[in-house]
Amino acid sequence: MECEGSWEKSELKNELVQGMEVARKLKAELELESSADNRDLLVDKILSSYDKALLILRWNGSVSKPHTLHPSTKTSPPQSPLPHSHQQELKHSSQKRKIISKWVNQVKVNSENGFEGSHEDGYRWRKYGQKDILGSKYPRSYYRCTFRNTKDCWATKQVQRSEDDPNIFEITYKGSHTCSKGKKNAAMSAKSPDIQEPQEHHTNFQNMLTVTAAKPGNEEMACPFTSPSTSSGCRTQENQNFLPSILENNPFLGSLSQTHLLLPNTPESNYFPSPFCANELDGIYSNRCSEFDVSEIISAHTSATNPPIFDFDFSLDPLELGQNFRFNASRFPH
DNA sequence: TCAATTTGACCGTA
DNA sequence: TACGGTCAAATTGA
Repeated sequence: MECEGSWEKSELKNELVQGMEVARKLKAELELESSADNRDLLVDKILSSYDKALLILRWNGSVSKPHTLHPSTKTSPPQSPLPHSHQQELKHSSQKRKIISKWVNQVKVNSENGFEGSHEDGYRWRKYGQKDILGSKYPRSYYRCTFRNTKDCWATKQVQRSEDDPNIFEITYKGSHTCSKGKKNAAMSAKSPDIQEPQEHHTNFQNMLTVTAAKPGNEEMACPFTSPSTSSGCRTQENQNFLPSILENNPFLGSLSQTHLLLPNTPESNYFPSPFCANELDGIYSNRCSEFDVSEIISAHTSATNPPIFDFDFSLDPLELGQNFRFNASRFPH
């Protein structure tokens, strides 16, 4: 498409400017010592903007403009908790499968560092299946949100090792996390059992892992901007080059980046005999997430995930952002 | 004892 | 009908 280039430019511009604007607001909030919630919200916005900007950069030239789900096809996880009639639920599951949002991310694991099996994304996942895939050397693992029953969170993901590069894991996310709403709560109660202090792990992990460019989902790539975006491999080496200038100018973001910009993903215990078991990682990252929803926006890339932070029906939607955002081109270098 | 993982079986889609 | 995705019983581990 011819217009895609300009669309990307404009989106990129929008996102960067948006990030700048919100950062300013945040600064003001910090001076005012406003509520933590407010600040969290602003940080979320900032990160989502940069996230999307990075995503746009990534897409630019390699992949066509991200598809946006038609409202009718944009699905949220089933609203009802576990089915009264499990049979019924099963019946619908295939339909859900069809329309459910889906996106793919690739995570590269650096085995040299001994840490091999994690593609964490801030959510807690429970493995519910593993399958040998036809024509694929490696089995595919299936995970669903640990809080499926307790929080009616129907997010799932599939993890499969790349045949081309065993260090790369392709993670396909399906559905959005409804439990993310509870994340804040988890964050507030900060030290829930699942939550451990993530900080020190972060610094370790970030040195151990690099993340390859995420590729937007092929097939039913949902609305990458609504969340997956937050995911799709924004955290790449290029990104690391891209972000520093932004971060340098923003001590707050800079510090965030220290701990959250480079995080691994989910555990793939089957593949890795690593001492870092799934639970451990889950704890770590849940934690990270809980404490900093914002981190997910970025870390998600490593895992693509995610919409970790955002539900599909929530704010990452470009349109929605646009409504709240006044574009001031004069402040943006053309 | 509880939570997570493993794994064979089942089911729906293509 | 083959294959991918999910279920759920059995197993494992903390």
